[in-house]
Amino acid sequence: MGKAPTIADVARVAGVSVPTVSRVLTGAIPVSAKRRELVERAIAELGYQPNAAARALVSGTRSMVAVLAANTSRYGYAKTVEGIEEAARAAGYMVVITVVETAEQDAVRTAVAMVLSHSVAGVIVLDFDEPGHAAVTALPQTVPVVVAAAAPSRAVKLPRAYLADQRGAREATSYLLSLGHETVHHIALPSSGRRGGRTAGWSAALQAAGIRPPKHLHTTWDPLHAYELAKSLAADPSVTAVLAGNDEVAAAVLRAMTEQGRSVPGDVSVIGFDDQPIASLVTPALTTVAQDFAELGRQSFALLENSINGSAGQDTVSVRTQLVLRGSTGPRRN
Amino acid sequence: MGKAPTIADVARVAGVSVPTVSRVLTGAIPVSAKRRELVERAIAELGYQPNAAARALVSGTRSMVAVLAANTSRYGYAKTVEGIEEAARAAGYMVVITVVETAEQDAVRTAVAMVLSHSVAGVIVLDFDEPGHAAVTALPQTVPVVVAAAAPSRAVKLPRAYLADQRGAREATSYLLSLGHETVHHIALPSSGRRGGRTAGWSAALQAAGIRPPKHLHTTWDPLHAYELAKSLAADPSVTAVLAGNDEVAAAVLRAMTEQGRSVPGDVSVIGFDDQPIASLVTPALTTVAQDFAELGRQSFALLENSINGSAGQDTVSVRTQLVLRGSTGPRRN
DNA sequence: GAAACCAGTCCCATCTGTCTG
DNA sequence: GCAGACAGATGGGACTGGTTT
Repeated sequence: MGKAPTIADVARVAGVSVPTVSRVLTGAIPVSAKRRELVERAIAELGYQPNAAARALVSGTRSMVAVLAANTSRYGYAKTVEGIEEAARAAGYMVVITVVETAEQDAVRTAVAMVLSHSVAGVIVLDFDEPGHAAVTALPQTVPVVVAAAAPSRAVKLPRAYLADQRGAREATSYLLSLGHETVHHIALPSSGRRGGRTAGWSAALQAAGIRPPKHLHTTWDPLHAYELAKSLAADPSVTAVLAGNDEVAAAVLRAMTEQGRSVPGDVSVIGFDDQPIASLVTPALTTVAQDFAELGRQSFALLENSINGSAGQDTVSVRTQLVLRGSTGPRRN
Repeated sequence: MGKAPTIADVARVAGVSVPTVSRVLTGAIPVSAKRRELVERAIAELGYQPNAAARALVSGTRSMVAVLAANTSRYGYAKTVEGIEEAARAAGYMVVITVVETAEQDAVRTAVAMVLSHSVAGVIVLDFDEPGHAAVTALPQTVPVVVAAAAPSRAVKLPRAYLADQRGAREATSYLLSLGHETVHHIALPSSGRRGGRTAGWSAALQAAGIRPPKHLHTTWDPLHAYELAKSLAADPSVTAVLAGNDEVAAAVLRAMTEQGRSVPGDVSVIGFDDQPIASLVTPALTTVAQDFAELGRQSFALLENSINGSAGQDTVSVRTQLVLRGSTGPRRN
């Protein structure tokens, strides 16, 4: 394992002083064209790479941003991280991910401490669930923090990008009512427990139409659990329209309905959330509320960059959802 | 933004010297119980967190591992990263992710340089595709590298964990033949272009049965493209069994077949790859070759840890796949 | 426990050169 | 034409927060 060249090596080869090399590197202070040329040649010759650790130590120039999340592989989470990474890379930052498994104080504190000890430029927290929400409150004021979430918040005074999924749920529910359904049932995903979000939107749309929302069901992230719940809906003849927490849950509903002999969209209409790639491939193709998680990630990073640079910009950004009509919804029959 | 306490603050509060605190922290050199106690109390009182940058700078103690990947959100990729993160966190490492968008030299070099400048303890490359493969060859010998892949390799002399998907494809294909199908068609995902992998396994199984493999189709990662290809298979009456590159492609096949009026599994049998959550929710439920990507990630990290610690262990590990039988496969009819 | 050290940055002093009077 | 002033470029050395001799 050969050792990497240092700035001193570059200075020696170029025949200039160490600070001069540093000035060429950081670009802030002017250097004569002649020496700059010399230095650049030496850098290329040696294949010199500045040492990020030393740089972070002395100047606080941080080149990493951290993402705190309860999960990194589920569709929405992974897509958001992807958006963050894309924007971060374009801005010259690396992304370090830290999973906060549970909302327990120990887990949260460990994760936060880990992140802080690595002198990151900023932190983006995926406040999609309990662990994420716990992480938001556990982070100190000493580092720029941005929240990526599924709802606005008055309680937390931090820059925030969020998916307007409450509105999306409202629109989807209203759409189902406009098809003649007398009510809309709902299977909710685990969430951070705060108000707002899909369930609130669904409930609001029903109430606006003078309909008392039926009791909604709570699924875990395991689609098989959602499937069990869906079977109970399928067995209930009063159920003619279902708003599912995401596309996987919607697929579970589709399956449960079909097995029960109820046709979709003939007997029952189903709407999902996310517009995952699979949404257009199931049969019937899913009507769904598309959510641009990658955009959420990019916007979150943009907010973080503002915060890092101290350039106060808008500090709450929402990302719109869009109702995509496919084959799983239709007019109420009989 | 308050400033973080340093080791000197701890030393002052504890009434000991700076090196003593350092000794307590690293744990290598013995410290009297009394002073250790004093130091630990001071650390707790101040909420002191060692500065990872300073530590990496002086002692080469690296606490980050990098993951190089072409993508982070698709199922297999995201699950592998999740497994890496889980194992890394347990071992006290953070994970930084870097996306290598294309196999172009510039993109690869930039990504590699970025990783190297951050003094990571090691690198895991997801060699699932062209960009990943390019990254493997672009990394210098100066840092421990482990490859996570979908096939073994004789060419690359690096520790490697791989999914035995060639074997999985062989078993799946043989299973279809055992159901009476005269041949098996195949839609392949983009891959790194090297031999091995699913397509090779499929082809081997057919040849072993004395069957000349039909021309296989190449899809992109876009499921809609797979759907177009699937339609051409659906239109061909000689197609009675399909091995799809992954579950999304399989779902596309299911849909295309159904639209064409060919029943699954009555007229056509379909097998997917991965066992994504959705596999059991589509109709019919997918028979699929389950791949434990998270385990692949964990194994990769274990290899990396060996390499970092210099403890030479086994340097090639394979993760077995498993054929999961569900409703999309059945005996050849007529 | 004192002192050296890791790889950088940055303050400050020095030096050069040009402009002014 | 020459001293003095001043701006810009450059190098010396202290400093960052730890670890190790």
